[in-house]
Amino acid sequence: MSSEHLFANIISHAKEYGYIFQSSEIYDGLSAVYDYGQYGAQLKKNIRDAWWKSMTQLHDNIVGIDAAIFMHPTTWKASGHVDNFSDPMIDNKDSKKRYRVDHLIEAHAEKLSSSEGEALITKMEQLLAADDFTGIKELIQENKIVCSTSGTCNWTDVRQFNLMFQTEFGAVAATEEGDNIVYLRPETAQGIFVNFLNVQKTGRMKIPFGIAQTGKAFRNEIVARQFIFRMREFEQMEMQFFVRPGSELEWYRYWKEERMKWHQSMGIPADKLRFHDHIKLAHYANAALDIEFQFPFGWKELEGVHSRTDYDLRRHQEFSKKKIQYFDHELNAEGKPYGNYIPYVVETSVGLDRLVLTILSLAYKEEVVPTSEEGKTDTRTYLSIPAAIAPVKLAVMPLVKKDGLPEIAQQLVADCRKHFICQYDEKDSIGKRYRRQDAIGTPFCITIDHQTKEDQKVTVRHRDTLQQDRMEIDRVISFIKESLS
RNA sequence: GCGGAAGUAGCUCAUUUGGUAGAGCACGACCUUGCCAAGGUCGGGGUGGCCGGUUCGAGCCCGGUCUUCCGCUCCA
Repeated sequence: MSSEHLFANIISHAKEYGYIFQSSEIYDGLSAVYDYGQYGAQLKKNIRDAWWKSMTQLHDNIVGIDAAIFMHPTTWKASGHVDNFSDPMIDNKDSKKRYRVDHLIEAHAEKLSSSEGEALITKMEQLLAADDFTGIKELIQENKIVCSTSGTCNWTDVRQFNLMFQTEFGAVAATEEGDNIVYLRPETAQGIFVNFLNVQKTGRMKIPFGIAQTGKAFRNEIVARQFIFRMREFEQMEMQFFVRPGSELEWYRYWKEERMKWHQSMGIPADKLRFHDHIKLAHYANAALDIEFQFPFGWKELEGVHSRTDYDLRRHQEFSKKKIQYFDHELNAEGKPYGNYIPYVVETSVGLDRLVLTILSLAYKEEVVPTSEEGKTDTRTYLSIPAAIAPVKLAVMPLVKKDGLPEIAQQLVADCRKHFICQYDEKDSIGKRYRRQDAIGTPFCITIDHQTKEDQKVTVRHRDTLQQDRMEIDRVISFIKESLS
């Protein structure tokens, strides 16, 4: 099966079995926004919980917070998002190709002599800083910069796409236009940076330490596609690790390896993961890489690990006029305390929705199996989700819905419910019921048969291997719980 | 945002050049069977993505629009 076909099947399976729906589907949907259904929401929560536990519970120097989506507008001036999180674009009318104007002009400058090129870049930067889009277009035309495809200089006007959503805050009209504008956060990281002092002081945190957070972020992407891979509303799981200046690259390498190990611990095979170093660094970083996963549509970013220097805290110190520093009592080589400094930051930032898509992509299996009818085969579709994060852990079913078997099964479900999510099903043939559980990725099914009444034993059926074992009914709960860890 | 393709029941699809929509599976009830889908009977479900135009009449022709997929573009 081609990877395109496979991906289409995963998407329709996700919809058909209650994992992921398009947002507002009855109104024809909203582009690049998706809702999680009954199983998708549980899977996503299980992944989020696993990450949260790995960060906070398993590290004594990492704590978790939950910052608001709305933040003071100055936050985004300090972070650079107001100025940098937008891309002036221009289209060539002949080839219909679209360019970022800075990319277009920079590419042209490289062909010029160094002095001419520098002059062009300087001019461009001045115009961009002044938001003079008419001037930018004139600059492109004066320099006869052409489209590489059409070779013409027939351009549209320059248009600005700000990737931040904005809305009005409070009911009172602002005295000046723009005064009451707030943004939906385009990343969760700033909620951590502005709380650095709060957490450090109240938690008596000592460097190095981390602050973790999961939550929604919003980006008004020009083009958002590939199912839940790139959405306009998405969820991040971020940890900002604060370190002594000069030690950041050491910690960067540490977290790079740690994060790779964590993904593998989630059942992602090592050969489907790789590092991708950033060549061109963002304005705040002195080292950056992606952990990429081989999605059905290619190698794509799953997580970013960035050494953000002290850029964010320093900028917030400047804009807020509050001292954001840490006094390091530890002694340096000369026997003196390291003293006051703005900590450096190593960031790990994973897209939760991308991780859900990763798990679904790996789990989706179509398997040809023989049927009861001689010589005929059938396709068994199942989700081989690791038991620890599967939405439903166990289904209990009576072999027949009579002779007291449903009562035994229902009692077992009632007992299991206190420990993990389980389902009861008595409708249709036993094979059909197994298939239904396969489709939603339930790792274990337990069947109650007539013999159960004699020997208090039940049949456990394993999703991936189809293997069946007999076990005492009293052992079921502990068996499942052991299988989840 | 540009170009291409698509949109009929929950799903997969029919409806032979325009004459007010069908099947299989799925779903619900009952009966029957019982360890890996497809037993029987009955039943619910569609203003043909949406809006408009042409026509006596549109699922079918035309325009617009929305959504999805592919390519380009973009992607802190």
